[in-house]
Amino acid sequence: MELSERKKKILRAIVENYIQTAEPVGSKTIVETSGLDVSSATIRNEMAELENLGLLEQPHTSAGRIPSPAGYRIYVNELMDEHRLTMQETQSINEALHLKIHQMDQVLTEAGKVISQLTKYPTFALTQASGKNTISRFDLLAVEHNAFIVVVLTSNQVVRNKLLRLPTDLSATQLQLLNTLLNASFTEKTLEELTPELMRVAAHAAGEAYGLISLVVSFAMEVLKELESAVVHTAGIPTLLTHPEYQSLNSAEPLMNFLSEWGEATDLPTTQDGVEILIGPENVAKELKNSSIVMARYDIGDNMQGVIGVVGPTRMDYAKLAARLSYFAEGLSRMFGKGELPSPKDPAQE
Amino acid sequence: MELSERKKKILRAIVENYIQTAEPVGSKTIVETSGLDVSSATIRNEMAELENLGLLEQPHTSAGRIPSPAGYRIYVNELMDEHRLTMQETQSINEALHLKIHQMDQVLTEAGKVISQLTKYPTFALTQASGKNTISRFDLLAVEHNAFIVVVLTSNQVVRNKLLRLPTDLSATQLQLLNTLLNASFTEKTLEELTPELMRVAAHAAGEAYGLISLVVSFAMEVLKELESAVVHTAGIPTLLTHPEYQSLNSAEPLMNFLSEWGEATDLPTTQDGVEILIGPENVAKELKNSSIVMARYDIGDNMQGVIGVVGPTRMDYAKLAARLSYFAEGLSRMFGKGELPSPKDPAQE
DNA sequence: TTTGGCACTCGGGGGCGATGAGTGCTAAAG
DNA sequence: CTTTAGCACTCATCGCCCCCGAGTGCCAAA
Repeated sequence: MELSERKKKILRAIVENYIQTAEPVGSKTIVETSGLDVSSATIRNEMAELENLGLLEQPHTSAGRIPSPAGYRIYVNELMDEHRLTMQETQSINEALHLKIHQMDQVLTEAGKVISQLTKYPTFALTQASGKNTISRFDLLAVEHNAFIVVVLTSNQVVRNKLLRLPTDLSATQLQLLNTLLNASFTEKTLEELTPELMRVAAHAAGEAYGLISLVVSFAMEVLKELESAVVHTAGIPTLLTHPEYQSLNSAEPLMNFLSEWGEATDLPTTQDGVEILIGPENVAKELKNSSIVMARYDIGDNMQGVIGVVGPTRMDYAKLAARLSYFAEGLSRMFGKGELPSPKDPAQE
Repeated sequence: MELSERKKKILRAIVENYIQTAEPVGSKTIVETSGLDVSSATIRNEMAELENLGLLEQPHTSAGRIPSPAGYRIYVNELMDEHRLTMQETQSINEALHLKIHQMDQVLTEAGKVISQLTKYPTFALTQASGKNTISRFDLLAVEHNAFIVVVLTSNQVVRNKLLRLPTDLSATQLQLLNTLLNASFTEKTLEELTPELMRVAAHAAGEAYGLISLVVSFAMEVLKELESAVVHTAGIPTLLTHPEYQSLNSAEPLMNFLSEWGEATDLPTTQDGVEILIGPENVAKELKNSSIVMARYDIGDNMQGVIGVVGPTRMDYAKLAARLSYFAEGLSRMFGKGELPSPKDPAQE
């Protein structure tokens, strides 16, 4: 079913008006803003039809219309113009990208804050590595006679360390042996490949080394697990309160709680190439059923991706947000991508 | 000026009633709850006097009284009973402390969440090292011919690393040389001692090594700076909305914004031995003038301290909160303290 | 000094009518 | 068949008024 040109113009006018004012749009307003040269009565007839099609809603009988989620969806898919970033927007995003920090997680945290300030919406960001990562190298550094530092380098160039303390003393040769053993047997193994392997080798090189190996390897597994886990970083949650749809505490509180406790990403990192928009009921989490998400994906290095996005009322300036987020995401990809290793110390720390 | 015994009882009854109900307390209620065997008229006279002393306030003429900040202060200082933790409370705190994570920052984040859930107030936590820390050891691990990992160990047993990539190649001997040089000249130096030193030594061992040294040393300085900086971690900000005093958005929004953007600690880490309570206007930040803070201090290792606390309305159950927080703080101190090194990998990461 | 009594204050809530934006429908015009 | 002007109707919002009741301050008596 294809909408007539005029219906499209009307729907678009309603959406864009409503995005700005947050108030139901009446037929008269549309005559003024849509550019159509017809009377308000005609508009009213069209609006009634659009409502029958499920694209508009009426909060109550004597009010104007607001777009339904389906209406927004059509707007986003077919009617929306591309938004051009202003010089100022590009500039502040560029500044955020060129902060003197090079650790992924810090960039993400900062990025979230900046986007939140820019858009006045809460942001979320997460980085996730595919399960193909391995430890490419172990190093053991003796600290005292009964403590040493493990440093592991992963296949996607992340370095992690841990200080291990032992109940017993350890000679330099023992440490050396352990080091060789680790590098020989536990490198280039994905997380799944590690567990059974562990048992076998540990049996071979038994004795004192047993406990140590399992200690180090379990640390390595932690690191790999952490790389794969998609921890959500949020920022700017209180900005929600500045928008009229969250003025009532009943609507704001559950969503804010959800956001602030949003530990693991429940949603898949967007399948599309660039930006993904989820409108109201399209969201899986029930706390988001009345809200929308705009998110953009970025790719870093070999097998790490991430998403950065904003959460807000269904009435959002999708065009503008999509433009900003994808610009930002592209910046992140350029900055950390290329498979090269610029200086990503600690992707997805914390 | 010392209050009469009866005035104390009345003040206490008012505070404790108001803490529970969040509504102004009338003379009749006090007769019922205070245990005093006098009429409401007598209470009214006493209340009028307490109001003159600035310990009570009247929201409007025909309402009961509520405690003023000064009234709370007297309550906290003189009238408050020690709160005993219930078995359940101790248990959930203990559980939080014995989580299988041993990195300070993760413990802090988790701790914040747990306390926030327990108390229904937003929490904040921060760790800060005194400026006396130094790098006690450098290690350089070659990765490829033009990249290596720096691992530094600080005097308070924190390990940090960074992957450095170079435009030029580097031989193993050069790296070895660099390593020796670093350990000889840049260990056991506090942050302030580092800058001038840098220049001199860099001049000595000039040539190729110059750029490298400054690269590594500036990383070391970052690490030391980070140890000293008191980054505030917050959790449970939306819990504010569950309390009647923050039902109006005008009151909630500024405070929530303040909390979520609370980057650096503005307040000093509490001078007292255990718990510190800041009531309303006693706070320096203007966003906190209408709210209170209860915080407890913990000590870790040699020269690191931290604070964990909650923010809420002036009407808070100070006794209960103080008990919970100090129990928690003691737990943290026991767990990470003793100058020993249990396994604190990354204090105050992120 | 305490107490009962009493007039007074004032915020909150419910009821009520005016207002006005916006609609749906109808009948006439294009 | 489509568009338009006109009109009756709906209904949320706002201001207004009034009542209610909790709580006070004060006074006079115990």
